[in-house]
Amino acid sequence: MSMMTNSYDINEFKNPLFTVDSVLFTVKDDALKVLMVKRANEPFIGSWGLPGGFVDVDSDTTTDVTALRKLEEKTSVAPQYLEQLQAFSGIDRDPRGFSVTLVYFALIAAQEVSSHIETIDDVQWIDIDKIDSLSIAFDHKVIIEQAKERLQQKALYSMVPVYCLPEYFTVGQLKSVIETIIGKTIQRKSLIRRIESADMFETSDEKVKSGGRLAQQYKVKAGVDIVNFERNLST
Amino acid sequence: MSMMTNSYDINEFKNPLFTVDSVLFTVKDDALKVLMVKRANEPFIGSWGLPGGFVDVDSDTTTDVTALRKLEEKTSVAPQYLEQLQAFSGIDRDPRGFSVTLVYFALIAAQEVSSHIETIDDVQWIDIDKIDSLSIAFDHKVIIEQAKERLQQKALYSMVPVYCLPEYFTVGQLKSVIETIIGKTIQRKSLIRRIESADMFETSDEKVKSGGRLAQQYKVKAGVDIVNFERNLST
DNA sequence: TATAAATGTGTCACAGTGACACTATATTAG
DNA sequence: CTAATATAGTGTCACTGTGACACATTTATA
Repeated sequence: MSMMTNSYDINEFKNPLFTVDSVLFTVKDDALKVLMVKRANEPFIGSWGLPGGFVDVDSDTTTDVTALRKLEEKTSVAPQYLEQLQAFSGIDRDPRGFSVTLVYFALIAAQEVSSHIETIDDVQWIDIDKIDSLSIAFDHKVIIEQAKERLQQKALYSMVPVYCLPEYFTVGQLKSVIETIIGKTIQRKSLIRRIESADMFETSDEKVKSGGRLAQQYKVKAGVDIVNFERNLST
Repeated sequence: MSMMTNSYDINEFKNPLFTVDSVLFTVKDDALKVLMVKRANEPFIGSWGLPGGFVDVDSDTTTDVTALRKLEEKTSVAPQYLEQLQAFSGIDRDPRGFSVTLVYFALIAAQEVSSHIETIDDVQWIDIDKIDSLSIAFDHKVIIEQAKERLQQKALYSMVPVYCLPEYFTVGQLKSVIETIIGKTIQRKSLIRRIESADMFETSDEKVKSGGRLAQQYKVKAGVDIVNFERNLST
């Protein structure tokens, strides 16, 4: 605490420990899954934790880049959707002292990563309903729960769930993904109305087999943003 | 990068500069205002900046506490509403290097602080429409814009604007505050319907003068949370 | 006493969703 | 070939919450 100078001393304050973590969701086998990594280091060695780590201040231009870099290390691809969730902080959440983790919330189609993941045994899709029965590092259990709630909310008023699907998808697939996320059934008709009014999708010329009548395929138009609706779905 | 040990070295990575800032809004004189502080230190000495600063890792239990502590230093009271907005980060936003600021979004009734603020000339309520014409530190101009958008969104589907009002308020006051925030007029009838269905307010026995018929007073029930509606107001 | 100003109510129109019957088109079993 | 089944897609009415706006109520003021 020097009183000798008015200029800033970068070491005047102890900086908290700062990390970036991501909750990467996908829907696979009719279940909502989270990408988890088996920790190879202390603390919580051997427990499952969220993919993440420290900012590389020499090469990361923003924390978004950090999140993407860490996710790509584990999945080899970039997620289709990424947004900040929230920062979690506290004096007790990390045994090393006051820490802050900036958590991102991401979505990807299971197909995009499955082949890569299956070759590595310390990275796994974990069913969200099985989190409680596992040993989870830090406060990541709470973080995942919050991320899940945010995803469920967003699924009610936006089209984010499409980012859990491959480029081309059908109404039936989207309906199924949404229902898995929110844990309730929705009206196919309501979904179709939204798809049409959102104006963020284009139809494919080819239709695809689905066990019954051929299904129309849709894809997200290039360069469009997620559309938010003014009402929530209910049921 | 020691390969000698598997244990964690806290100095292995350069930690980014980490601060906590708040965008404290109020509605005063029919305008949306933000609390700004004239900077006494480098960088950006003399410019207006958001109230905030470094975490005190020895006494702050979470970053929420940091935000509240810094706000109380400037206003002498706690805001009526506080939530995390978002973290802003980058290699260029602070001349000292890679930095992260965790930004909070807060609301308070102007009456709660005005007397205290008027005695200090380096802390001021600044009209949100006048931000552009001032010299603002860091990327705080962008941050304020984002906070404003979040506030406007929330005003459409929740009752957060009540936190810009004193304990007892009338429908007319709430209507006026909401209209100032979103920049549009709303239907009094729609607002009353929401007040009644939200079940988060109780009526006062006394009514109050308002230039016409006496107005019913409401206050937020103790211990209730903000209610979110399933539709946005439009108009 | 009339007028203005704000509060508060009644009610119809409108839009988006829920519900659900109905049609369309594919596969599969016999 | 036909019927049964499965999924895709449409038509339409009911329901709910908001928008619009006329109307009634209560106060201050000229």
